[in-house]
Amino acid sequence: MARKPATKPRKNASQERSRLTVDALIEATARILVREGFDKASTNRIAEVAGVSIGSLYQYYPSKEALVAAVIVRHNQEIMRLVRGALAEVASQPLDKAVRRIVTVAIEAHRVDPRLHRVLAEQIPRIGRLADVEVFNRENFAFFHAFLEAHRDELRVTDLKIATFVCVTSIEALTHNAVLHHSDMLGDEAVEALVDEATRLVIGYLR
Amino acid sequence: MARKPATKPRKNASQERSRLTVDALIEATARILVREGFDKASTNRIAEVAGVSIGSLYQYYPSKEALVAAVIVRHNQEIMRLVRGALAEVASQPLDKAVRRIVTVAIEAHRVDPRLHRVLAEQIPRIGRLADVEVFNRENFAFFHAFLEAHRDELRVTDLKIATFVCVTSIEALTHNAVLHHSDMLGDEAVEALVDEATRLVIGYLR
DNA sequence: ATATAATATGAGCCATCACTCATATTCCGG
DNA sequence: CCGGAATATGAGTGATGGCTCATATTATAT
Repeated sequence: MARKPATKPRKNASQERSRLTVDALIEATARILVREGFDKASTNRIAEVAGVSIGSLYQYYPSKEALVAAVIVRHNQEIMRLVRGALAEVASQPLDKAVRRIVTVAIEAHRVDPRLHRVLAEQIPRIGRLADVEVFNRENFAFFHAFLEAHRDELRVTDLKIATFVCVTSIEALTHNAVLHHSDMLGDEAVEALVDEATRLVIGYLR
Repeated sequence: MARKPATKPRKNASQERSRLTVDALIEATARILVREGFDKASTNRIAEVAGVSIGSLYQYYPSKEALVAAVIVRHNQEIMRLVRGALAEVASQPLDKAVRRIVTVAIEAHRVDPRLHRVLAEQIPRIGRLADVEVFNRENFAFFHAFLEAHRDELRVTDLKIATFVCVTSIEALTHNAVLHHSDMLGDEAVEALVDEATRLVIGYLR
């Protein structure tokens, strides 16, 4: 039975001291990813930047991929806190207001740490399968599907699954590209215009 | 003056013999990317698969990135032949027919060599700036902008630039994700459904 | 036929990387 | 205060990768 490259910490840090070490490692990994790029993120360099010996690194993470996966998880958790909160309050709102809010939150999520988000988005194809990005996506997908079901009678849509795919994919792509590849679209008026357009796109499609 | 990593062939192959060498190198790079992944595409391995010495490789390409960039260029050219043809005939058609055709072509483009397209899409963030992917995107963007201008009076859109961004981004994301991440959506009926939905999305937005 | 240019070769240099292990230090319970 | 557990250290090993260069082979022009 072939082992997949492990991505889980080897030890669970039990003392305060080791928790600091682990934090320093994750933080260093994130910093290097943003400031120097994926290729420069060698285990030796990560340990150096974290101010920790290479030996200690391997006490807690079995590979470079495991470190990056940890960074992904931390980043996703941060974003999901944002998103979950906003999506909860939206469940009971009318369709237009709700969609508009969802689009806004999508933009906010991308703005949490755009430079890190960008690097991670680029590396997720390589590392992502090992972290729980799938889960992360499924959660958004499931939420939106439920949302559409609740508004089913207002919709001019046959297949809810396809509709979910269309909406989630479009919103994600628009906000992602706007934030990460068109930094000119980040003025407050530009953002508002984008929200208007994306909302119109989705609403126009749904009914 | 700091040199950027070069991506252009060092020599222009002038004899038939060397053209074959260059072709073999690009072909080998593509094969390895698809079959073994980016990480396995070392210059030594590429030369080996191409049946060419490592020395010859460096006669024509100064780095691994240059080889990948060459593969990207070749792939983009293949796709652009497809796209340009279809887009030309669309210029004079009515809005709905035209959009529908554009979406269809986008799917066809992604189906040219999905596995290669996927690997390249993943690596373009790293290599892309060096190849002319920017140009490639700008061409599509420019075309669609012109297309919208031609139909301006039928549209309920204020800012043509934003509208172009919204449409192009959405169509690209929908077709890309469908082809590359939802291979279940590749049955003929599923594709047709996707075309319907994407067309409805864009048309609904435009007027 | 000969000279010159074009093309091809591959052993091997040097840098870097992931990762180990024997040893040292710190912590914590009793 | 002591002894074992937890944690930290970093020199070193083996593998691999990018790339060069001295040399050999093939083509072309005259």
